Amino acid sequence: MGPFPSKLTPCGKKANISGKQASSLPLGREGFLLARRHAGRGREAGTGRPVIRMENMPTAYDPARVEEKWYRHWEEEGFFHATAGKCDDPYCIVIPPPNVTGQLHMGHALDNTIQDTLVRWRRMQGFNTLWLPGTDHAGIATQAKVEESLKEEGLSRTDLGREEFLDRAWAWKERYGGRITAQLRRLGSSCDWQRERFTMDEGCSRAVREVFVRLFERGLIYRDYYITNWCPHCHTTISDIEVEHEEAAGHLYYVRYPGKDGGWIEVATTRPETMPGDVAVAVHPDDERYRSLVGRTVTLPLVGRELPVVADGYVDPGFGTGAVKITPAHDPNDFEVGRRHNLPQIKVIGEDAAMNDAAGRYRGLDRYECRRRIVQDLASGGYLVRVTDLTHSVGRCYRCNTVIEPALSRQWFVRMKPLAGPAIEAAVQGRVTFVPERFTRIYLNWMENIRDWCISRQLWWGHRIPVWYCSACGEMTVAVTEPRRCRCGSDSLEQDPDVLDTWFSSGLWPFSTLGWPELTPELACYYPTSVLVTGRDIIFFWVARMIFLGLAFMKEVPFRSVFIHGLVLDTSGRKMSKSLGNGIDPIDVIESHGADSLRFMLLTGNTPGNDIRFNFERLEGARNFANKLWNASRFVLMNLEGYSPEAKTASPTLADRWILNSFNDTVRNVTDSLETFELGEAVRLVYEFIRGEYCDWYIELAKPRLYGDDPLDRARAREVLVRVLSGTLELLHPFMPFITEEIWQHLPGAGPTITLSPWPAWDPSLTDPGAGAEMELIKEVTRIVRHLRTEVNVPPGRKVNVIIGADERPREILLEGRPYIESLAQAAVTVTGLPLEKPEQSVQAVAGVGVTVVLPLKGVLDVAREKARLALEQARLKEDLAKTEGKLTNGSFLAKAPPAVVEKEKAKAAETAAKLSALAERLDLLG
RNA sequence: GGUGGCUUAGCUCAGCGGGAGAGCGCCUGCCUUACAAGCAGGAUGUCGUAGGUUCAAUCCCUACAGCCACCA
Repeated sequence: MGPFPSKLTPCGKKANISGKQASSLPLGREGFLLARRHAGRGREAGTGRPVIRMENMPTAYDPARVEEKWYRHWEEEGFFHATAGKCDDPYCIVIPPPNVTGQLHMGHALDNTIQDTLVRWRRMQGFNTLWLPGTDHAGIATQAKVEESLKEEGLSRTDLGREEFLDRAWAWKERYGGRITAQLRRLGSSCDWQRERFTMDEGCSRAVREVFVRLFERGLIYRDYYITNWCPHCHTTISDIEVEHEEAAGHLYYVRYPGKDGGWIEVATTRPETMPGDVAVAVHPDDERYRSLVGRTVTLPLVGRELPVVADGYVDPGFGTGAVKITPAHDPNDFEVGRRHNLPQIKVIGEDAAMNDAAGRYRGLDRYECRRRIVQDLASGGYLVRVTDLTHSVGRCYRCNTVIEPALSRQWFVRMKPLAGPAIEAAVQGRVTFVPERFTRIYLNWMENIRDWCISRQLWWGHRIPVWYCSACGEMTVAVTEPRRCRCGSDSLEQDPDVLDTWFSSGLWPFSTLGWPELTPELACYYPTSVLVTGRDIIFFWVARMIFLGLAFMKEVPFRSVFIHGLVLDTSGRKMSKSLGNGIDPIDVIESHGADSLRFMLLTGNTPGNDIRFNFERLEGARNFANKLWNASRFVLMNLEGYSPEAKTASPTLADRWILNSFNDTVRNVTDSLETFELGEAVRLVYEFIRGEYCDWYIELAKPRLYGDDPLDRARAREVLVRVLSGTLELLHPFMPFITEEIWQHLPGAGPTITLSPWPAWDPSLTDPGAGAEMELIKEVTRIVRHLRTEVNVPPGRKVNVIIGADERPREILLEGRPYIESLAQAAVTVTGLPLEKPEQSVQAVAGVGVTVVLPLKGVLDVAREKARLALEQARLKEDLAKTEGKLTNGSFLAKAPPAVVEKEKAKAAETAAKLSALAERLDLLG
């Protein structure tokens, strides 16, 4: 079976249209040329394409019957595979790699719909387009899932040991790693799956080690003791941006620390459980209240340690008592104070957030239990002065929501200042641009205040830090490949047990996936990539890091543009989250309404960077639109019996010229909108063209011609119907890939796939603004007739007599358009000159300048009602006229406004005045 | 505390200096041979408040109010 039913292809012609036929097409069509270009590629054009037979096209569109088979076909045919060989006009997007064991959520759906739209559009435009897919190993998340499954067997990761645990983790990855990529396919994502990557595959892992070693050698990676954010649940340190701060209700405890030489100093703290780790009390140097105490010694209650009182500018004299206890091992600010004053660091809280040996008699207690005990003990010892309520900021782990324990530990860090400099410069100079532009400031703000990045994680799943310690000499070796022995000659080397932050490897994604550190053709062709598409929530986590790492290793930004989108919120405007249980599964949506509908819904009515609220009504609207398009296409196809592209045709009618002009405008506007990332606007334009012009007007206008007895005019109508439908499907394809391919494949002369069909080009030969204006008049008159019909309750089935009086110029248009109006408004139309001889029993209305529409009524006319209607209209017009004349009598308006605007106002005034006088006449006649 | 965003029809939202729009909902009438997931007609707005710039402001500027987000 051919690509379309045999009854559409007389003479047994298939898609392998010859050049002669293509050039003999009345209005030309780029698609035929493409068909030729692809004719010799892969299987023979027209074979094996899973098109629904037209006889079987149901009246309701069923995405389930269409979507999956097309995706399979596209992938099998390799339509999305890019070759770096001859690389002119590259266009490349690297996917934000989703968690390999995760599943698709609405955020992914939006993010990938946007990317796919851009990629499909550019591919059709003829760019050498690569959308490079892949997944992320997501250290903590994946490890947690594997540990969870172990728990069901009653095992922990330490029971297994590192190697066996990693085997299990890889098995887990193998088992679930395909889920999200399969889901991306269901969405329609036109990724080059032959180039799929994984952050822990061999190439990416090599890149990670190279980068680590080179940064280390450049002095940009170091290991140090520092306060970091310890998650007692995930059992690892996390970076600053992985901590989420939230306001929490707590208490402020006022505690007296007795002076060694009598008296006392009262400190205020929110965390009394850290008291065993106190090493000093600090006050502000300018604080008169405490000036005499600076340099003295106080005794730590319950513990008995002697603490110096130090002066430090960090202390806020206005907070609490103006005196604070200093615990350098458990608070970042105290850590800094401790460094400035050479204070010891005493760690009193351990891995599980339980008090350790250094906490003395509180050893073993959970930190919150310890807080209760210490407060109790302070109270009974007479140290506790008072407790007040205080809302303060608490840091929580972004993954598990556990309260972070700031703790002193030895970690690996990336020195950020030198890396941030070029990254700032690149944005300032515009070598990388953010869309919308406002995100530039957010990015710059963060970059300018950046702090060193803690990259070591106390996990097993991830890239192990490529550093080996020698137990013989104590030196460390930093190397890409595992060293056999230390420089000292010893072979007792042990690799650092930690792994790197997952974002460290995803930061290399735009070049590691293209083959770096090898200088591959892909790297040469596609780097820098064109655009990165991502949510605003990971600008810091990922975008910023790719930029500085790209600059550091490729000497150039990783992408030219960053297109930031908002979040998909639930129907009541809340963020979708697991804990709220308000998430909507995109796969459910795809199954019920189709991927095309989901995509359409996510893109329409949205402006770049803004959040979008999920809306079931709009989803239904999208499905209805797909159905509308399906049926319009079905109508066209049903009327193509005996169609032949090379048939002789009559010359184009007004309607033909109008729809082609309008289509041509749409091509330009849609393309312009896509160029500026206005995807919502672009898809809206296609929608309005299809519904508002093609379906509502052009198809209706074509009907009489299709059923009429002029074969040449019928051929012309068919030709334009097919041509505009085909081009419109191409315009819509990036947004709704499945339905457009299915329908497009039915059209005569379709090539192998719409995915590689050329993007419609604006064609100057189609511009015909005159046809546009003329059709506007015809549409307006049609609407007036329809309106008058309902005013006087003429049932839709019954024909109505209409007299249109018009001045000479509009009269010509209306004479040409008379059949249109007659068929669109179910009317018998007489076009005549002005003034009209008006039948007494009639309703009437005025269209543009010098056009009056009259419905003669044989029956009884409700004169009062008609007068009321006209009076209302009159009042409205008078208001308009006053406004317009106000402008036209304003000297500065005439002097300063652009002439075109003045002309427009003048025309408007004339039109309104003409309408008013016709109305007055009519009212007069009615008495 | 700092920064940014939002405030337009009953609801959800477009609208980027010259006549207030869409979808859904609502009212009326229709199974008109592509589509009732449809067709035709209709109603609905001090464009958050107060100033300013401009011949002209929903749009630009300032302040304020309310909501939201991010950073500290």
